Parts: sequence; structure tokens; C-alpha cells
Amino acid sequence: MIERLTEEFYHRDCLEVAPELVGKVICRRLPDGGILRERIVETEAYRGSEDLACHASKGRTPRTELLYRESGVIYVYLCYGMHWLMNVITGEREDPQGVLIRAGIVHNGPAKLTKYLQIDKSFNGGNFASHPDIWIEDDGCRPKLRTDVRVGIDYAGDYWKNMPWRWIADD
DNA sequence: TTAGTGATATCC
DNA sequence: GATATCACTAAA
Repeated sequence: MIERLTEEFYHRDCLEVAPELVGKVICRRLPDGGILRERIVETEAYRGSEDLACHASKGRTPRTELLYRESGVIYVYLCYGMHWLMNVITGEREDPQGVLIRAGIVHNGPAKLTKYLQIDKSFNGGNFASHPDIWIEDDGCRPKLRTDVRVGIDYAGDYWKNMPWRWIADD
């Protein structure tokens, strides 16, 4: 049974959603009608304004505003001037948390995945539960998981930097 | 190890 | 307006 994940799936703490997103299949309908699918094999959770690695820890700004929105919202942002990174918002409205989609089974690396799926800022502010051209499916796959610390956040301080909030399929 | 790249935030 | 920063990748 394959079903599109609904708002209910995302409407939980990011620490619950992030591990469950591993093994799910992200789907993208291209302008020409073709559909790309790729299984997610790595995610990271970013949890609240206290989490110094979370963008919202620096305050509520036009960019981080999306983190405060309802669960399922797509948060896309440009990193290092050339890479689009894609997140899904989780948890309660006004609670700034989300999950970074870090890697697919073929395209490892958050920017490679968005490049393959042709994701750019036009998707920013959309919703995985309702967007016509991008969604996530559950096909029943339940990979074995392992956890690790998040990467690329040396600025976040020893405490937050060492949180084991990265989930990786260990198959 | 390092260059490349541009939006964003934070200073003038 | 100017500058510093950055959840990365590819090439070497």
C-alpha cells in the first residue's frame, strides 16, 4: 500500500518525524510530466529556537519565518551561494522546528538531491501534504537505522553540536 | 585542502 | 551601501 504522507505525519516532534522519514520515497513531478522518485536515506532534525544549529535560534526573520509555520511546509534555502537545501516543517505552528532531507539512496548529499529533483526556491513555502508537484510516499519500507551527530554546524557549540539528531539508513 | 557562489543578516 | 557568514560540492 503506497500512500502520500499527510499533514498528520508531519504534525509531530521533529525527533519523531526525522527517523520515520528515512526509507520514505520523495516524489517529484516535472513540468514535462515525468515523475522522479528517490528513497530518503538520511535526515537531520533541527529543533526549536534553543537549538543553536537551527536557523530560528538567531531570531525570527523573513527567512526563518517559515520554520514557525504549520507542519508539512517546505522550507528551501540557498547555502554557500549555489546549493538548495530542502527541509520539511514539523510540530506545532509557532514552534520553529523541521527536518532536513539530507540524502537519497542514489544522490547522496542534500544539494545533490535537490539538484536531481530540480528543487529551487519556487518550492519555498509550499506544503508536502498538498503540493501538486512534490510529495512523499510511504511504500512500507522500514530500514534499519543508526544515528550520528549532525554535520556542518561547528558554530552551534559543543552541546547542540553533539546531539545525535542525524538518522541514516544502515542497510 | 581549497575555490566557488549569492542570499541573508548585521553592521555602518 | 558594505561586509561577514553559511545545514555544500567538486576538483585536486
